[in-house]
Amino acid sequence: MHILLDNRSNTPIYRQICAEIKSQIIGGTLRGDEPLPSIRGLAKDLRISVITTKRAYDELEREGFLYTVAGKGSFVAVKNMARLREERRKEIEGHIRNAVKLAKESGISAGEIEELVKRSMEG
Amino acid sequence: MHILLDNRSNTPIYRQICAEIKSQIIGGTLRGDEPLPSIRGLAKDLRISVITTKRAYDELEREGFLYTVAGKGSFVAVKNMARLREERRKEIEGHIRNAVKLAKESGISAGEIEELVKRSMEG
Amino acid sequence: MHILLDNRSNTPIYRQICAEIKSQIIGGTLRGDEPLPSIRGLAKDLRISVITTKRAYDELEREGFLYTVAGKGSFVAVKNMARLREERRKEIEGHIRNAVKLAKESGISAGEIEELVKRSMEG
Amino acid sequence: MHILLDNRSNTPIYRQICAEIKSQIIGGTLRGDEPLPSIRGLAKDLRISVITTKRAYDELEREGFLYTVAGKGSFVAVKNMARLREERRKEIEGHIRNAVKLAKESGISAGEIEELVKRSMEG
DNA sequence: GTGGTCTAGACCACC
DNA sequence: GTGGTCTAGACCACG
Repeated sequence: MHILLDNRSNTPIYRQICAEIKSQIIGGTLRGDEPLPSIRGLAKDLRISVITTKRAYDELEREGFLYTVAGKGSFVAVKNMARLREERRKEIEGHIRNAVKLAKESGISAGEIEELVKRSMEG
Repeated sequence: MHILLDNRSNTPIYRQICAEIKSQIIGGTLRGDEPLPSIRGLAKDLRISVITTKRAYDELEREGFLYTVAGKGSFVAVKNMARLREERRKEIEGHIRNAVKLAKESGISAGEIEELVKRSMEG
Repeated sequence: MHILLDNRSNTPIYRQICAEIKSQIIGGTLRGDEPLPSIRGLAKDLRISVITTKRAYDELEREGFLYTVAGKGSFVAVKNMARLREERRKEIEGHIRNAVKLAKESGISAGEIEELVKRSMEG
Repeated sequence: MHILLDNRSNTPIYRQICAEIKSQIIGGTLRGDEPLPSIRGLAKDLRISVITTKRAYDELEREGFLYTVAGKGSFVAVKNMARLREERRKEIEGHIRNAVKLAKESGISAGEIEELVKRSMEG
């Protein structure tokens, strides 16, 4: 498992881990019932505290992305892919709504926004 | 000055104030050299501590979006309008980048994104 | 806030705290938007670690029993009382199902079970 | 011997085995002095470690519910039937006490509880 | 004063 | 080896 952490970022480390693992699950890099790195192993790997990795895993478990078997490890939960994508869509919609709200306030046109999206998709 | 604060939000109060004032400046509701509400008056109005409003104003002044005249009050600094717009653009770009990043990961097409943007612009 | 902890119990301390606070909310001892003790205060009061109280509060917040405002404290969330009681009912149903399942296995009659319930209600 | 294990359950595997065997003893499926499956055989059957089945058997033997004859195997100890029944009764009573306690807190009536019991007995 | 985050280090049960 | 729980102690942002 390769995760790039940004210590300077405002988003806490455990959330960065969550986001990365979620992405790998949704993107298909991690498949159902596949074992995840142990919290201790990942902590050592990332040179952070065990508590921080555990916190990330706890959060992911609560959200249904993985399940944990004490004494065995954590595994990717086979989630309803449709529901998963629906959740993602909502998240994306939120980002876009924010962007559009700011744009409207500042008098930026729809065209400019679409331009930004296009460039972002390509880049 | 009408500002709607959300106590439960994760974004701190003083930032909510900053954001709202910036929005009003960039949107033209607040014009150059126009006086802003006094720190104390705003605090009373919003039923929050003076410390908090002061912190918001300090932040805005530090960023050059308002200037304070001792004994007179605070005023909109029009001269940094360009920088404000630029800041907003970066912010918007960030939101869009996030949206596109998530979309790419989950295999959501460019078309769907543009659809979301369109709906958001209209709604 | 008075909570009696049982160190010998198998149920972890943080869960004992959760259960007690839930009970007080459902029972009406704690009312909507009422402030809860600070995590630090409660920890000192119960002579346990701050981390343990925080964990309990985190869990309760996730389940929607309270909301937390950083820098201000935690407050009882006004929950849909009907939904709350429905949740409780499910929980109770689970306990009863377990009891009945065991009873059936051991050839204990329905009458005996109802007898136990009656005695428990009175006692 | 047919035992359904739940890997994801919080109750450890060895306890799940203990509970099932106790159920079969108390329910009459396993009779006095009847031979139990061998530790190794059961482990193979359930696809778990021998250590785990051994632990379950050790626990049951310690509690007096089976006895082991070196080189022959393990057998149901009929003489502790009364204690087993008593243990079960306490367990059942505990579940009911929990249910009633929760019911009282949330103002659920005795009638509703008895209704739940009746339904559970029938279903 | 409040909570949010991260740390190191310990003990336990389970496999 | 694994996770589950609890501990003490630190730094930060916010009001």
